[in-house]
Amino acid sequence: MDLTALRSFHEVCRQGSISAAAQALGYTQSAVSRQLATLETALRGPLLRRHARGVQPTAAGEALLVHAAAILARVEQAAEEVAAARTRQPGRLRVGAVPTAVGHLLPRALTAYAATDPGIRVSFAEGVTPRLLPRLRDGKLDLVVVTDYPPGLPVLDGVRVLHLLDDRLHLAVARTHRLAGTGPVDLAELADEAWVEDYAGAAAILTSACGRAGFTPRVEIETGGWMGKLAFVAAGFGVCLVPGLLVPAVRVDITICELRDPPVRAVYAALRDREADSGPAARFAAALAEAAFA
Amino acid sequence: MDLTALRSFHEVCRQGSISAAAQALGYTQSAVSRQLATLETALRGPLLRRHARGVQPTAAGEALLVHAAAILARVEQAAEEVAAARTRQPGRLRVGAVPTAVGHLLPRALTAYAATDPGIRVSFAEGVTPRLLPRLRDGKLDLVVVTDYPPGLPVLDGVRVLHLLDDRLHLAVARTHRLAGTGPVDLAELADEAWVEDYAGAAAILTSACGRAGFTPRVEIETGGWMGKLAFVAAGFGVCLVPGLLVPAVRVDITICELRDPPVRAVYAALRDREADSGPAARFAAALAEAAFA
DNA sequence: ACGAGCCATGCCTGACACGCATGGCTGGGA
DNA sequence: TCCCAGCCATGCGTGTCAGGCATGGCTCGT
Repeated sequence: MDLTALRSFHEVCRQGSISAAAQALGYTQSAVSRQLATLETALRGPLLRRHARGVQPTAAGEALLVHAAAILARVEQAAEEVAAARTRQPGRLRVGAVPTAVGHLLPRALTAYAATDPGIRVSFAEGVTPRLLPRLRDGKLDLVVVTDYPPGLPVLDGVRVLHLLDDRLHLAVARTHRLAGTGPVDLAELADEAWVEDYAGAAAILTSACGRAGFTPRVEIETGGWMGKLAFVAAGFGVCLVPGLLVPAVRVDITICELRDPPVRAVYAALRDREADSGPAARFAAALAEAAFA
Repeated sequence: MDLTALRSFHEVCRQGSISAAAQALGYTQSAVSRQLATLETALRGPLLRRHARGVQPTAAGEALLVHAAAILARVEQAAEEVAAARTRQPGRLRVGAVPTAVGHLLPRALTAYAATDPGIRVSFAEGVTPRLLPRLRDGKLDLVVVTDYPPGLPVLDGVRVLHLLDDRLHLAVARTHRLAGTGPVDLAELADEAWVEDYAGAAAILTSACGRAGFTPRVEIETGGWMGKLAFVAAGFGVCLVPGLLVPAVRVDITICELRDPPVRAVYAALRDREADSGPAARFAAALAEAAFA
């Protein structure tokens, strides 16, 4: 069976005439006649009764006609769906990122990316690494920027992880703090300081770094989010570690000091394996790598 | 679009490899590769992402795949239908019906039908709804007249159900019964009567109707078939409910009384979907609708 | 660095699809 | 009864096509 022949058969039944159908479809009468003959050979018997003035379907022809109509309709629908999938697909890219990447890295990546995929709208969501990766895997996000910040970077099936950069942590203190304007600072000089952390789990890097310097940090303020965290530091309630990526975004009444032998965290882009080689997510990952390198 | 290419595309997606699909379909790898290229040209863009070890459908390819599967299944079904139409005895229509429809509705439908399809011989079979529908689905009957009589009208794939009429139930009593010649009768007046039913399952409408009237019917006679049932009623052993369709066929020593707020059952014609739009079964269904309307 | 596996493509060839021309059949009108 | 118009089937010829063979390029695993 052949779609061209089914189409001709359908039109012949509709018009009741091979000649009329040929004209309607842009064939000669003999071409359509032969198409029908081929179809009848394939289906082992006549589908039409030929008369002096036109044709009429046999019982087998009537049986076929119902299917032919359905098949042709479905073929047309398939073409429409495919066209719609093409115009739909390049519309949207959903990116999730840890907050520290949103502030600086992502805008630079978006600038580079927009030139390569002008038709694609990118949306961003903030989150922590342990929450972003499952949303990527479940299809709710198309690409995520995550870190190996404790508890670390889990390995997920079907997810491709690309290293973007190593990010040094810095010390943030109030403008009036005794260490403001100095540096590089040894962590050991901070043994008696009060620390501000956003949640107890995130303090693991701090704890291990201070451990290496010979002391346990005294976390006096636990608060949610960088806004709150930096507000307490600015007010003099304590000090905190800040990733290099965040340094350009720090408020004016806070001073950043470099640390001697600072803790380092790695930053990654993660996307689904099957989208890792081509498509909008892959191109955005390339733009991120470019932005990270600069 | 071309069925050969759709078939190849489908198999390539199934196997994840052009080479494997070519082998399965009896082509060389290059032939299938070119078929896919032609399909992608026709649909104006890639349908597959090519990798070093196999291929994967794009979003457009996934959209097409669903349709391709459906189209190919329908093509196969069409060939089967055409073959079946050839082997089916020409000029034969096998109708099944619940007994109450055979008595009156079917003869009137046959009269109208015979004029439109003179060459077709119709045969009839009696049965209950739960047995008629499977025989229709299995191809042993071409059309059935059924009701939503308990346990109701099941939904079967591939079966088209057409509503014919709503049929009120009536009370049948012996000529000597105290209620003979009266009406309309309240069901509540029958709380102390003995009831005749043809089988326990069919009593569901009776039971629910009497339940609404505040009593449980006392079924004293269970017998098979309307002949036996009406015989016991005529003999004074009890009363029973009779469909409106059967009223003209009731024996003379039984009196029919109308019920106030009678139970109602719906009567339907059922035929296979693929025969619902044209052919003898469709035309008989039209004749049934005409007969039901009168 | 090398080889296996897979896909794309150039080249070639036999098969195919279609137009043109023509013959045969049927039915309606004169 | 005859003739003609309308329609379908088929022979012939030709340009196009579908698929096999061979080969090159790329990627990934060892």
